[in-house]
Amino acid sequence: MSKSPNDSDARSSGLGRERISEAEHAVMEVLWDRGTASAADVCEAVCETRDWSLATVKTLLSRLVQKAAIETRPDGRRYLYSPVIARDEYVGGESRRLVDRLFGGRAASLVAHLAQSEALTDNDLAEIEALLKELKQ
Amino acid sequence: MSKSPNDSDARSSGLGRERISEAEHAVMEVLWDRGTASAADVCEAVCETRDWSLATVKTLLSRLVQKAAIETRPDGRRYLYSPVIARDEYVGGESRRLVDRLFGGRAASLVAHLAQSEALTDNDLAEIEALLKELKQ
DNA sequence: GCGCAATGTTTACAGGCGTAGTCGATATGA
DNA sequence: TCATATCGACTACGCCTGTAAACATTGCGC
Repeated sequence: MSKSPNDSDARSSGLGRERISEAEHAVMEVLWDRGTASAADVCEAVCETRDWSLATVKTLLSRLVQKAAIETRPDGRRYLYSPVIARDEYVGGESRRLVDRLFGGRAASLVAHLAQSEALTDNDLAEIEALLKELKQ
Repeated sequence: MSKSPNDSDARSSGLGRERISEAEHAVMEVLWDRGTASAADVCEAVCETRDWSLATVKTLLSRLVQKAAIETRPDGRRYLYSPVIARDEYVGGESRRLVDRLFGGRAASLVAHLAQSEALTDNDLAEIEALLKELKQ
């Protein structure tokens, strides 16, 4: 037995991979989008929609730095922030978490569920079909 | 202020649908599995694997009752607990949350991601294909 | 009848998260 | 040069979560 199903997480890399919270994730999205941004930039991108103050963004950025999810480069008297972890990596991790937790690790079950609960439009189905075709080669 | 633009959450139904935490979810799984169980039953099912004490299970059960995710029926001097919300409902909700958050609501993108990140085995692919075929009828 | 074991209730407490105010330094424009 | 705007750092604070101990009640075996 290689331990419980969890803790398979890639702590292996030595890179401290801490969990990113919901609010932090919103900030990450901005950084993934721009590649690099100042705190003010990030706020400009999200403060309105999420109804946040600049202070909130600053806090989230600090926490993300602590979690080693982003890094800073000094630019004059301010910082430019940029992602350390790739979006794909994050998305993959989160997806896998969900599949593990809710579908016993079987991704096909997830797809089945989406399909049966009609969360998939005809368009989705067509897209997936195309994907499958591509993958089979 | 009606908060953020999302809040599509079904608070509409009057049914208090509060978010179920990770630990609480583990308890839910037991109840979904058995349909009905006492605190001791639940503990028997999860305390070892999760390394919990009975007290912890009791707390989680109480919180789930508060959140109206489960209900109690007295059975002698104890309670029998059973789920109020269906597993499918929960799973669907969580899946949709993820798809919304990470894939802009496009479920096909999730499948694409799983495929490209090789989270799908050949078996998964075959299964999905079969599913699609079925759905197309 | 009485102690004990089992059960739900109450209380606890540390750590994470959402949200933000305050503070000290500093670039900047007048 | 001096006020001001800006920036990151530090502090705050209430709620949620994980984890559990202490407590009160009560049915049960003896």
